[in-house]
Amino acid sequence: MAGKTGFRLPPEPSGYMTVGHAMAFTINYLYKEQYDGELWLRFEDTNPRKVQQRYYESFRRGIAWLGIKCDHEKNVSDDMEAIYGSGKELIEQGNAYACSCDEAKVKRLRFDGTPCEHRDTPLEANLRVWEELLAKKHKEGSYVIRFKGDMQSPNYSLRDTNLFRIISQPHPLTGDRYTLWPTYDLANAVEDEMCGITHVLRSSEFRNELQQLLRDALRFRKLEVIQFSRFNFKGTPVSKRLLRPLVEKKVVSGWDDPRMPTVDGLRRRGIVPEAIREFTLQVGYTKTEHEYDWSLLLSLNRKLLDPVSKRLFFVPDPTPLEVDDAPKKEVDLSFHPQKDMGSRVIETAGEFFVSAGDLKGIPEGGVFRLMDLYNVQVTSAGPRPKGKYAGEELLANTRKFQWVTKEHQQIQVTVPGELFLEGDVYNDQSLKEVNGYAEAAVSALKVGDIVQFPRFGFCRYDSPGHFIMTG
RNA sequence: GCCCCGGUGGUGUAGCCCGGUCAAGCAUGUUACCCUCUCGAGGUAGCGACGCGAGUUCAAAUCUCGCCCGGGGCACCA
Repeated sequence: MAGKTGFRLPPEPSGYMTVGHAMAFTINYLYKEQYDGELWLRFEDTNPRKVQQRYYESFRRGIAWLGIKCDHEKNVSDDMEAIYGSGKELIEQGNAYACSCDEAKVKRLRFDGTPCEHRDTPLEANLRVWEELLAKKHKEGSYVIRFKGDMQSPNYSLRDTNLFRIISQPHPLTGDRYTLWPTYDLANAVEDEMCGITHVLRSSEFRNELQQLLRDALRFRKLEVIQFSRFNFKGTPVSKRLLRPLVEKKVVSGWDDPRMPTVDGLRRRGIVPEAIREFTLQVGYTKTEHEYDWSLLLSLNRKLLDPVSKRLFFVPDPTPLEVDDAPKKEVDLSFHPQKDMGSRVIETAGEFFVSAGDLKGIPEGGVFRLMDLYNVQVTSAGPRPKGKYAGEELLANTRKFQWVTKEHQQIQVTVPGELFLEGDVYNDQSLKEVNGYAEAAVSALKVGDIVQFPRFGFCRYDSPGHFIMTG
């Protein structure tokens, strides 16, 4: 790639940003960095019926969170005059015409491969209608501007596709200033030219041929187009069709529910941006159809989290444990087994809480160890377990359990799973709640902090008393 | 139906353009063990794949043809 390169992130602000966007954007960003190019964030907002203000913000937020830096930002809706210019040029060239056939007829003729009478409308008449369209003299649905392609082409998208249509609904950014809106192909061709885009890296659900014809007709530069197949996650379709009902019926807590494939959802779950970047790098981008398993992303995420996450004790399903002959102690426990991340001091006497499940595995007379503290011999199993102090020495083959004292905090941990089962069926087991006690030091955490609860997992502090398990 | 594009272990990929070094590498997963006062991280070992069939060739995951399977497109969406 010699010379100046240009890349773009072209979201349509018609929904929240998803992992799919994040990965596609990451690919573009990586290329831009490698070739020292310019990167555009360009909102493809040419359909006022779909676009909403809050979605622009979702993308800006998500992109910033990912650490992607764009050199420029713009909205296609800001460039309507330029796109109109190209539209008019196409008409003047005889490459586009105004058509007043109704939608059904256009479809039928396109299927049959026969042109309609408007195809041969004289230039002057086309230009007259064009000016009238700009002056908003026609009602929605009355006219479209079509590209003069090839009505016989085996590729149906070349059979005189629509370039402009009238949409009377106000646009969230431009209000009712424009009613004649370009469709995707023309808008993209013009914008890519204006932005100096040289490389288009995008997923494969976009057709390419028409845009190439338009670019040629308008004497635009050639583009390098690289396509990759869509990013699908097992059990978590990115499709709005499937996700929207879940939000509307309140089956999930919102678009940022930790089970959702949205960027907000991943962030809440405790996936870090670097993990998404590395994941994208590793799974690459191929034309092969694939269905990613969450385990790879989660594994990368754990490796990133491990060296930077404090260890704190969390006891799920807690049961009280009285320890006889327990010495009063004041222990200083470090937050991390290898890194120096500071420590906290805990005072212990003879009263603890440990996980009922852990204790179940120790018979009467058996010995286990309270992690980082001392050994305990079980003197009474059952519903009201008791034990007695059994020395400090670290014994081989002794189970070690995390514990808390009276000074603890009741918390709930949400454990997210896959949203859908085979065949797009909602998985009503996709969310589990685990209740338990966390040691007092959790009160010093801030929302967004990610810690590791040893023998449980990495968890993100979501709100007071509430954590979300990362995986 | 028509037009593109794909098919390597459970999952994701490398290799395919320029055939041999591929009895197929890496990661994830899983099993066992080591390490660790965690069921995390780290380490070692094992498990597991070239869609099918022909052809070309001394030699094919790699080239050719046919078949099968999957995805996308065929909007007054992007």
